[in-house]
Amino acid sequence: MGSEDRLTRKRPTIRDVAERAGVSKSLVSLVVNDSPRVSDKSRTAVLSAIDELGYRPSAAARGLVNQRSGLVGIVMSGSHDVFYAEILEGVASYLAENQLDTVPIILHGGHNRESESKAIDQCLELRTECVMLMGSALSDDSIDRIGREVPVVIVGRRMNSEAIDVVSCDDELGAELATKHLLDLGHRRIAHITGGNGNGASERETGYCRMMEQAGFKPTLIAGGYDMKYGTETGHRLLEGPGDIPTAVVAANDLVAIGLMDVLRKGGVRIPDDVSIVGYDDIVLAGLDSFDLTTISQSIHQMGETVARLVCQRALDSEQRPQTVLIDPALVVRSTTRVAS
Amino acid sequence: MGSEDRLTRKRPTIRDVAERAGVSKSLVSLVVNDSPRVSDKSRTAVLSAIDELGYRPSAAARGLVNQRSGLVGIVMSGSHDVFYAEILEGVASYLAENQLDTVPIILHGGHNRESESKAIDQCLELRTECVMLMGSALSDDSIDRIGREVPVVIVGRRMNSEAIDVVSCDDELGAELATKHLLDLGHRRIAHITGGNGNGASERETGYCRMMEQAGFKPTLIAGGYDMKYGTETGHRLLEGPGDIPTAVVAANDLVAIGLMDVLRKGGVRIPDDVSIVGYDDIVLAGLDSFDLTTISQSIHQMGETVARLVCQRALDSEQRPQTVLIDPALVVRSTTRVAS
DNA sequence: CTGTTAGCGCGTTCAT
DNA sequence: ATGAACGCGCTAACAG
Repeated sequence: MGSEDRLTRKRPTIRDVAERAGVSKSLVSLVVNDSPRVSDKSRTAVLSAIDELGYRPSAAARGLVNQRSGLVGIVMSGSHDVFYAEILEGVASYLAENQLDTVPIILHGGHNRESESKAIDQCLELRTECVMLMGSALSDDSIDRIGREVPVVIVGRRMNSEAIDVVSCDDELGAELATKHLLDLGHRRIAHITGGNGNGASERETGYCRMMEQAGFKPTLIAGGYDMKYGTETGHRLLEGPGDIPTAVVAANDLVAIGLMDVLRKGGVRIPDDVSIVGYDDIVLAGLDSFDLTTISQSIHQMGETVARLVCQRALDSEQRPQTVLIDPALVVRSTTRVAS
Repeated sequence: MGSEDRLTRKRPTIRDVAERAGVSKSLVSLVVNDSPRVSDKSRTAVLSAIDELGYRPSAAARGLVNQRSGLVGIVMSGSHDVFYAEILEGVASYLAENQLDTVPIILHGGHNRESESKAIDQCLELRTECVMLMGSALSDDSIDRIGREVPVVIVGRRMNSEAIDVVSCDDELGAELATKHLLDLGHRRIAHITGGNGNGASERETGYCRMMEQAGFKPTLIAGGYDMKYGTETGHRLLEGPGDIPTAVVAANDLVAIGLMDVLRKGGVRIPDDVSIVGYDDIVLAGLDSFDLTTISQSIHQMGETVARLVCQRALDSEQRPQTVLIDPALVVRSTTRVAS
């Protein structure tokens, strides 16, 4: 006995339980599924047999006959940052609270299309009731095609498809809010560090440009990405570069803003006195006294709830029509922005 | 056709493919599994039938006959912080690189024993080849019991059991390194903010105390936890409190150190001139210029690789005996520590 | 060498 | 309370 059990003895099946309890397989099944049509005597006999053998029903066997896996597949692509972790928490607690006998499982989508596709294939083979894509790198077309095989909810990215649900922040609006805030403070030379081909980056860029043009000023785009290094790089370039430093910057996200601030401050630039900076995402870090960054909040919590609701609706009710939900972002004013001097 | 397909038509099975290709089920199976004993003609016929129908083998059915799920279950309990994300990345890439046809899936273990147990039960029912526990809240006993049903690897926490693998950092050694560094710099009044009942916290405390006593000084413990707020709280208490502020602090982790620094600096305390601070974990944040925190690095990467290796060994080779691997931490000296004045 | 038949694995359910 | 049939894919044994 002990550890070699596992090696020699295979897992007990429903047959073993039936035999040990002196009843039929069917009865064991009824007991396991809490059927009322079982005598107390049989029930206790079966339950103790289950206990003694350490029996666990096989999800595979049950799934086969039920034609239902009870799984929800979540494919996480790109970086697993805090943002996604919070959404995940939302999904898990929603499923738990609503007593849905459905288990969310996360698969690693990796950083490229190929591994993401592989992860999605796994979901399809596992027959997950629904596939949730967090930050997909696939084309709209590919995703649309998957949406015809299984309910798909995509998070954090805009998409045009009638076949799938979309939960996303209104990044365009968010960037508009950020830019408008700076314009209202009297800034005119406002630059935007772009998010490269990150999720929602082009919308943020569009929002920024629209607002600038609407106010009659020329947009200034600085190519970047969602990594902190793009902030530090930009900082160095601004310090060393020939041109004037803009009086305000709309950063692609908080990390970029923080990297930028860090370099500028070390270079003797005062923030917000010389340069105002707005971030995006309102990550925990942004609220820290050292940064106290003005930023755009995505209401991640609301997003998590929405995703969970959609996932469940689609997974459980096949009549449900796909929908697109845009979460409204909000401006959070802290101390990295002030009136233009 | 289109979206209603999914609602009306069930997924095609191996039979449907066989029928459409005009061959037997067996042959389809052979094609799907790349058997060489299939003529090119049949193979192409089958493959195109698969393509036309959008056939995907059912993991449940295959698992049932193979007696093998091809899944590795990862249960994440407590907070899903960056630390775990990196380890995860390690496991996924190890599995991919080594071409193991095994899929890691993550289940949400929640924040309490009950939900963690539920997640582990799911793994058992899914017949995962192995269960990986990230930061379990269960008792040693419970975990040991699970280790008799399925190979278990536990990460980030010490355990005494012959039945399961353990990958953990040598937190005691890490705290010793941190404390010794400060002692070497001539500090004597060195306080330690503890990590409460967080994973590894008691080992860190032990290491700190041992080093202090060995040097002939009295340990000063400040009850805390792994959250940033414990750093800020401690900061306020030190500033307002009656006693002298210690000349150096070993924080439970980087977040606590950062919270502490933030408050102390705002209160006019210079770091490292007045107080030296050492963190623990070497999170990305610690390397940022704004903090540039001296800390203990856990070599998360090495940890991820080790976990992955153990998971695979145990999952694939049942002869493998469980082992305990302690990762050596390293001191990273930055600018928050200096010689005692 | 290529292809088929039959039976199995595990749990559910209907008719007995 | 039970026996038999079933769901889907795999494979050993067998046939052409």
